[in-house]
Amino acid sequence: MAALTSAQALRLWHDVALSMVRGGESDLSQRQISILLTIYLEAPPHTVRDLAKKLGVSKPVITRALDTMGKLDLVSRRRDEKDRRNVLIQRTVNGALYLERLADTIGNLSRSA
Amino acid sequence: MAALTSAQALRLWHDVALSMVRGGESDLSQRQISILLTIYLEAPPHTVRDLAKKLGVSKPVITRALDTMGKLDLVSRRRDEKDRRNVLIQRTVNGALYLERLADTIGNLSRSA
DNA sequence: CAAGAATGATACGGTTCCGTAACAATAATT
DNA sequence: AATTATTGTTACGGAACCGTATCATTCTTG
Repeated sequence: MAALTSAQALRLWHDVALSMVRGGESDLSQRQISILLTIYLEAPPHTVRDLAKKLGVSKPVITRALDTMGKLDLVSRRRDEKDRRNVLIQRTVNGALYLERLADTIGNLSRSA
Repeated sequence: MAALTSAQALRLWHDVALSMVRGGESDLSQRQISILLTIYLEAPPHTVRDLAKKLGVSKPVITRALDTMGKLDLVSRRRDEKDRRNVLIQRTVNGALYLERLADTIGNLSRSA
């Protein structure tokens, strides 16, 4: 990927963040976005424990974020039948659409920067 | 600037968001980051009213964000002597350092993506 | 099968943010 | 000078999130 200069990097981040704030669709926190992107970009399966470790936060942080994003239909949860202690976090159509829009926003703004 | 594909855009956003969460320095919200970057990237003067309009949020949102980021010494406020109703929002050394680190993070991750 | 370990959820008190409405200070208008 | 407009802040009740500790369920181990 093409490298970004510092000025380009900040300008891009500014434009995207502003676009997200102005759009005001769901207003996810930085942590929530990290979780969402991890679920969609990294290979499954995803468990609460794995996500907590990956983000360097406690498990309740993940549980709460999943509660919130579950209400927004951005992710869903399912029990692991192989080991019923685990909860498998899964993608949703709505979540995929959300990230598709985010990717478009970043892509477009990176073009016009 | 080089355009990003959708996959590259999401990957970059993921990596940077994750880096910010894991670093866990200040944990600014999306809104706060937008305000901070606007102050540092766009031409002064910046007032509460202008920022509120630019972000499409109410004035108390800006006031509160400035309170928080003021405590963190990322921005400072000063009365406008020409029109003492206005408050001029100003940059700080610490805020500049914070954004410099953010720019480096984005730049480095854009290189290794 | 009983004891321990592992997983995710919940409880709790505290902090922060929200949106709306009211407010004090200052400037502009009549 | 009195009224109106503008600016930023504060007040308020409510919602969301935090970190820590505890809990219920399930699996593993002795």
